[in-house]
Amino acid sequence: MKATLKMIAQALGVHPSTVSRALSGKPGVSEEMRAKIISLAQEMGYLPDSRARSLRQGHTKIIGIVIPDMGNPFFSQAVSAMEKVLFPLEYSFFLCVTEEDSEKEKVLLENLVSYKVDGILAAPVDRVKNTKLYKEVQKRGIPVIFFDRRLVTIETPYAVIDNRGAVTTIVDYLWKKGHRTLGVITLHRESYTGMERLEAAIERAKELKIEIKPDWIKDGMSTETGAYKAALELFKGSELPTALFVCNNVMALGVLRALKELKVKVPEDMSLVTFDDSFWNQIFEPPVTCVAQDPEQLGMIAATMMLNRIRYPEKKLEGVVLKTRFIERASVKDLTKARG
Amino acid sequence: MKATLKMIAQALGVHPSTVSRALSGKPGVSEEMRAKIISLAQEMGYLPDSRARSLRQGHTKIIGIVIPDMGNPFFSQAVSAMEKVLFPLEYSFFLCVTEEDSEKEKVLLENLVSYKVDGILAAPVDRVKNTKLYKEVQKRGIPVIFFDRRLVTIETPYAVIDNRGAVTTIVDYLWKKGHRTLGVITLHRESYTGMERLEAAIERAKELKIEIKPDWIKDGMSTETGAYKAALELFKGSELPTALFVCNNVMALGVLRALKELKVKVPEDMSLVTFDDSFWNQIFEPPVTCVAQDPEQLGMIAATMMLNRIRYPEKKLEGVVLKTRFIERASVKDLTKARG
DNA sequence: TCGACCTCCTCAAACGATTGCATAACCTTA
DNA sequence: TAAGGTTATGCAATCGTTTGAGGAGGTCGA
Repeated sequence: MKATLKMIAQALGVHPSTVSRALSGKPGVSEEMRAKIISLAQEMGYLPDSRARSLRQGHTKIIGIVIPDMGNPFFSQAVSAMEKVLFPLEYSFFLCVTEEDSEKEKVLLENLVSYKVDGILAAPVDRVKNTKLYKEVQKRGIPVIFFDRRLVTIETPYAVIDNRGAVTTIVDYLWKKGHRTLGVITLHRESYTGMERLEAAIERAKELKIEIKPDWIKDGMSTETGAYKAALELFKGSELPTALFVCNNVMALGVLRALKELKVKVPEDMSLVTFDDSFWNQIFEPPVTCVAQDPEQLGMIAATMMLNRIRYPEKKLEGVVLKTRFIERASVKDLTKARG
Repeated sequence: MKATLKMIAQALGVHPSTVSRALSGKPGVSEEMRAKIISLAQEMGYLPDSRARSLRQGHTKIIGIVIPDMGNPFFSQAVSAMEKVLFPLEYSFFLCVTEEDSEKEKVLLENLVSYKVDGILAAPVDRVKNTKLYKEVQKRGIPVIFFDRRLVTIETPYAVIDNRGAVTTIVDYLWKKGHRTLGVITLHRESYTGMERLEAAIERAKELKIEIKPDWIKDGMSTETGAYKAALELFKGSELPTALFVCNNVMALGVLRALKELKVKVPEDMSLVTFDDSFWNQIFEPPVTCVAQDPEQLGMIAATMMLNRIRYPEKKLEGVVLKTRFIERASVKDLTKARG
């Protein structure tokens, strides 16, 4: 049924501590006895109880990972990359999906603390909201590393991308192509990335005298469905921008769906630029121009930072900001040519 | 920093057991004392240690979830649905991603046993390979429910879809549209779904005298990239089928990418039917005909089965087979019209 | 006044593993 | 052969919580 150290010990007439030493390869056990113990343990299907072990040893070898959405390939790829770094070192993972809900995030974080994870890799929901909680977590000695998003109110190592730079590139590109009006389908606004991307777009547009009417900014809620609805809503307006900036990959899907339904042609009737490069950007007709980030690199870096944090808790870690890559495809109309 | 029962007890000059009873709402503590304890616990930020608690209580309130790929929206939606059922009941989740690797699956399952999860919801990698392991898990008293895929060698409750029925519908449809040759981009072949879908296609094709040349069956490895390569490979052949059946959603993406690259027009040059309906099926031009399954229903049912299993371990649970829905779009050419 | 019965609390033993220290046995070696 | 060293094992505490058993003190009724 289930085997414990004690049972193995009893069966062989030795003390549990001997069994423990034998199985964990520690010295102080005769080779003969060790062999007997190992073989019996095998036979009985012994697996140590991680709870008991970690209770005694003071670490769990579990890393908590907090993401807002696991259907988003960006996050699934980042998580995958983290696993690739940490799994070989025998770490396990507690994956927590907040669904952009700060309250749920709170419950999940408390769980992680309760289970005494060795560290937390998080893309927090809100750029400020759970500050106190995250601080608490750290005070309890659990290292936290932010990735993709971060809390702006707290000094913690992070790995994010250069959102402002990326958005500036996009707006500049649109300007060069002759666009003087712009709509934005935003992420969940209170998130770090949501705020950065929207603000940067507004800022750069202002500098270049590109108009962004308030009606042209619609909340896509970071989801396919949210963006679909937001796009439909936008197109109800009497006046439309010539280009649309969609703040992430799954929302791009939603916008494309809405445009198709409305029979709006890209790029003839509406130009499109999105954040993130997912497979569907390539197969859509026309292929979608975008800013690509590398989720795997992001995940790897964040995981590596975590390892450093665990090994050298005292060492100060700098935040990392990754560059993005602009990919020009065919979803933006060149208005300069069109005009003459 | 971190607070334990003992510390609270010491601070108030009472015994830890009193604190435990006070905080867990058990009788035998004066209301006055209880209030003092609760307020101090709050102040010290006390959170119980789940490991210690579960060690004593004999259950963890953690469910292990085993899936092959978290980038696949089918699985992310199923998992999401499971959470919706179990999270309100205060269950947490250990999400394990096998990446179609039986060896990794083994390590992950051993971890789950080691952490003493209360149950395991699994979409196993191989239809037979880890039979012994899954049996072991059950013998240890951990209930297992399979979803999407199952082991055919073991009697365990499961929730799957009617793969054979779905594939038969597809092949019949193609036949009606005049197709007499067919190619298949398969899942990971050793998986339950991989085997079922391929076998059913071959079987029905034979009955209807639709030809499937061995060269027309390519292994897509269940991934976008795998399917992309498989499709390129298929098109290197001198003779081609008139239609292609792609065994899941992410592979559809890969095939579409390959076709686009090869400038093969759908459905003019090649007809296409896929399993699963994801958003991109709708936005592709032409929209893709497919068989849709409902991952959320599947997840909900599996999670509910798990709850029953935990509550009434003795009660026998029947396997559930869900029906699928055929969605006709525009990716299949009507050869009967073309000819006549 | 004495037993019966609360109420509120303490005690101590679990759960399953790890680990510093003690001890017994054996082996060297001068 | 006795001192000193090495090796194998046992002992007991510990991690943080829960929980059955038990005890001290009070109230109440007969």
